[in-house]
Amino acid sequence: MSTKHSRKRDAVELAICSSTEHPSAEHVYTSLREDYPSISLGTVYRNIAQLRSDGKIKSVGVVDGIERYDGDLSDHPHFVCEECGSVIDIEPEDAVGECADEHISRKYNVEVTSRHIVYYGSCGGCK
Amino acid sequence: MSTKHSRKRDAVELAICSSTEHPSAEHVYTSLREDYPSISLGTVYRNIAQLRSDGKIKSVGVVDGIERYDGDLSDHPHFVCEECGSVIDIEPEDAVGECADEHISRKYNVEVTSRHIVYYGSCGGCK
DNA sequence: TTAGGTGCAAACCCTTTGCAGCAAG
DNA sequence: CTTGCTGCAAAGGGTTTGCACCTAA
Repeated sequence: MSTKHSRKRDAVELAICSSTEHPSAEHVYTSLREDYPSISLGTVYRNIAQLRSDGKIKSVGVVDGIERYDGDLSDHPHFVCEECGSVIDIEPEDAVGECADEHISRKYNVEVTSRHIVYYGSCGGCK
Repeated sequence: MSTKHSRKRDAVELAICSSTEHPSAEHVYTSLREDYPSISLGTVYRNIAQLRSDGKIKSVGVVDGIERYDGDLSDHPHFVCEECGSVIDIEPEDAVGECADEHISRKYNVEVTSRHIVYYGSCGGCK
């Protein structure tokens, strides 16, 4: 299915890419309702799925049962507050570096295509 | 609520700790039905929750919408096959090491208490 | 005019929970 | 006896989907 232009999809993409809080689908839905009062949650989910498969956004993982998204496609770690669920970007240099993908692929007979480092704990507001 | 002894909880713990495949609740349930035909899925979920809060097992994360568990409490990375969903242990030395917890805690004003490194790709059987 | 996009609501599916009965201590 | 544990089934809650209508091209 080739892709047609859609204002709402653009809005979903913008909402995710311009946010620093790694929003959930529900959060995107709520914030878009201001400008698009008729938008539905189903549309948000469908557009998120399409943006993901188009490689325009990515998932940060599931926090408290809710999937969170990131418009920053660069490979960087995240911090997840286990109390309030906030997700913070960590600069790559702050975590340990060096890509072990090839070594792991060889040793475990797998093909590593991506990776994700997540730190857990309490954020500044919660601790 | 103090804890009473329960054979089924022991069985849940054993099923998770003796398995290398990082089973889901459903998987634990299915394998325990052989020895405990009357066990219910609710009991499996309740015992998993309790074992987790007792620190006897931990979650490996959510793969394809299903939570997976690990009886190996050591801090080690995992590999997740994005095709078949299998989860493989990676030895800590194979990923990049060195604990950045304190540095991150200071710089981002958070308190890091745990971390998780996950590699994604295709496993030997799938690629 | 022809796909793809959308709203709506129902369906999905993993997980949690209320309740009544059971079992450990 | 007291309190935690369990089976059962219903309820939760995030996500997906069928369908009819709308809209971009």
